[in-house]
Amino acid sequence: MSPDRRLSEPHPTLATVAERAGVSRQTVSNALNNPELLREDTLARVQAVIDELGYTPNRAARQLRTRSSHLIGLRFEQAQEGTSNALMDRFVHSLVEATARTGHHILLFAGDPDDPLDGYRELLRATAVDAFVITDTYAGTAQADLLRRVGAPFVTFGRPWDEPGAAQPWVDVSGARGAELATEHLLAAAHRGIAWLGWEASSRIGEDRRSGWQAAMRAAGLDGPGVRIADNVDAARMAAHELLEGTGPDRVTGFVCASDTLGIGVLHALAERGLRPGIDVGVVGFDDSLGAQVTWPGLTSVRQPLEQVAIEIVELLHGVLSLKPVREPARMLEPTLVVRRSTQRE
Amino acid sequence: MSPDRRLSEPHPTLATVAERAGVSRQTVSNALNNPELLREDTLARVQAVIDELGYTPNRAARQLRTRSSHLIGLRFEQAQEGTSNALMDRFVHSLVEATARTGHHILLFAGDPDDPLDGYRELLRATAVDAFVITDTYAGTAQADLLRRVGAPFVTFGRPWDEPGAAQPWVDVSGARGAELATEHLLAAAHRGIAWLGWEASSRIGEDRRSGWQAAMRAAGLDGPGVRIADNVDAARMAAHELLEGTGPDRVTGFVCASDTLGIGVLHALAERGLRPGIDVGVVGFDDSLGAQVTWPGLTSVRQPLEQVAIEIVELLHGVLSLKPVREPARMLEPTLVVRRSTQRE
DNA sequence: ATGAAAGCGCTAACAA
DNA sequence: TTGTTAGCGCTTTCAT
Repeated sequence: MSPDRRLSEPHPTLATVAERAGVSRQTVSNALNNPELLREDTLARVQAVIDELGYTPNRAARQLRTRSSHLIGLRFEQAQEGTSNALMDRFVHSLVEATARTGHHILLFAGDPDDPLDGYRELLRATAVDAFVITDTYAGTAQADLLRRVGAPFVTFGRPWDEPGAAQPWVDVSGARGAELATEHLLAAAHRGIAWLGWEASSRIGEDRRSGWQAAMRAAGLDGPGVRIADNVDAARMAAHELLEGTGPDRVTGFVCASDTLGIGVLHALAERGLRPGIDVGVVGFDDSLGAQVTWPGLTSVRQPLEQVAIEIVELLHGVLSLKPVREPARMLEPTLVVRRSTQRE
Repeated sequence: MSPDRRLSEPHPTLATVAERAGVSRQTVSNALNNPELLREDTLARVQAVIDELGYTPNRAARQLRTRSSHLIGLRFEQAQEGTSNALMDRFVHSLVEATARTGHHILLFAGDPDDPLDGYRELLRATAVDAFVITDTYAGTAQADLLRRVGAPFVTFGRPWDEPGAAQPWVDVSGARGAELATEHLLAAAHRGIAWLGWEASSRIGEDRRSGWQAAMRAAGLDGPGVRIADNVDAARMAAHELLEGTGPDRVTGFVCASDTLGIGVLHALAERGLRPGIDVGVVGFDDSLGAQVTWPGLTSVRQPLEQVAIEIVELLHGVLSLKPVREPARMLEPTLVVRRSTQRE
């Protein structure tokens, strides 16, 4: 921490390396950025000095010159308390790993929750980041619109809901496919009365997932009750109680839920009614959150391939940054089903 | 995304502003960094042009000159799957918010899980960050040692376990106090046989928390069984079953756990034995994770004041960066207890 | 209170 | 294949 300590080891610069290696600064620069231009022995000599000195190019200087920071901006939102939606964590980690492979880093910034644009402008004007990854497309297209307008590169995790055909690079996971997978899984376990427990109709993501349940039911020549509620455990618990009141041949014995939170709410209702999860009633959640993993007796859930999402995003980012036309600027990935005891009939 | 778009709106520079305002570049710089040096009317005029143009200083140039990036490095680790430990999420968010208030941003980097030093060196040599926040102090002091050796500023979230007196700025939350709080809470609910369910003795954090349970029990003139197991739901479930076998006056009716995962495991055991959480047996978890919030019937848990931790860290960071002696370089914060139905006797 | 000059460390363009 | 020159946008002297 002492200042003299810090001064005692001044960081080597290009000039230091050049002098030590008996070449010009430019040659050192080339050794780093265009090694194929150097003769083999020169390269080796320069490389040796670089290693010996532990030289790393100064990022600020490089950034000033190349106008590229190798930083990707990501607005980091708080995980909602009270729900089991802890996707962000896994996604961010995947993104950090994926960007590291191309020499980029993630720059986190905060934003006023009520102003989707807050934070973006400042970083843009300061040329602090090369590009953005936008995660909250469900909230509207304000950020994407802004970035497109000023010509700032970005990729979104989430399709452009309002403009399905928008010429904008995005990666998303099919919620419809996830719910379809879940429904088919319950059908295969001989459930017939399968209910949908989802979010309010204003949620695009919720409606997308719901459509998958509907499609699978229709394909089986069935129909089931669909309920739209708020995303919390209690609302789901109460809704489940109501749905389980029914009797007769098409009584509900299966639940496909828009979130793990809702799925856990159903499990609570089952516990209160003395019904056995999996055996009497099958329940599937969504997002494979920590909650689904630790809750009793284990909640079957739709899992998004976030690691793959991150990789594809970085690939698109690369294309966008190099101004090359991207091969496939819109990519829909498929989720998988993680089966646990809430859908196993033993 | 088109290049012409980007060129059509070249970012204004100091020179642009200076010309528009009819002053020298230096005056504009002063308006930004030392406004008190300017005459009032000059300042107003310059400020007006800055606002009009939407000028923001180029970070790279400023960084090159001042050798300060206003970036704080944070190695982002994966949240452990299968446990309910999703602290990182909340902490990172708090940190982003706290650093934003001082004009700093968080730079995330990945690291080889097996090499605690990986990632640090590179960022240091590239002068990419001004300081680091270290979160995995329980794993040893390799990072802190490295950073101290090269004179790089850092603050740790977590005390220096191996060297309690180390002259190193840190912020931590007292796990002992948390477990004490939990135990006292159960004692107040007339529980007497209170067990400790914790991690292996090699975990400093685990032993710290355990000591709080022990202290509270001793203060009440009691003693209880302490069990050390791996941090997963099943291990806790089985351990709880065993502990609940006992009968007689000092049979176990309360559990203080080192994590929510373990607490949830106990709840599973209760469900399997037909015991009512809260009423028959009280259970307290640790960390107030999403799992504690959504699990049935709600798990009482010790909550760390992560928002406050972040604020204190930023305060220490500030001191460390300005090379001023920090008022109190080691700060221990107190956790709180979030009471839910797992400890309520109705 | 304001301006002029210098230079942070790097790379693009050009020259040798 | 290597070296020279210039300048990215800013702030730190120092002069006015």
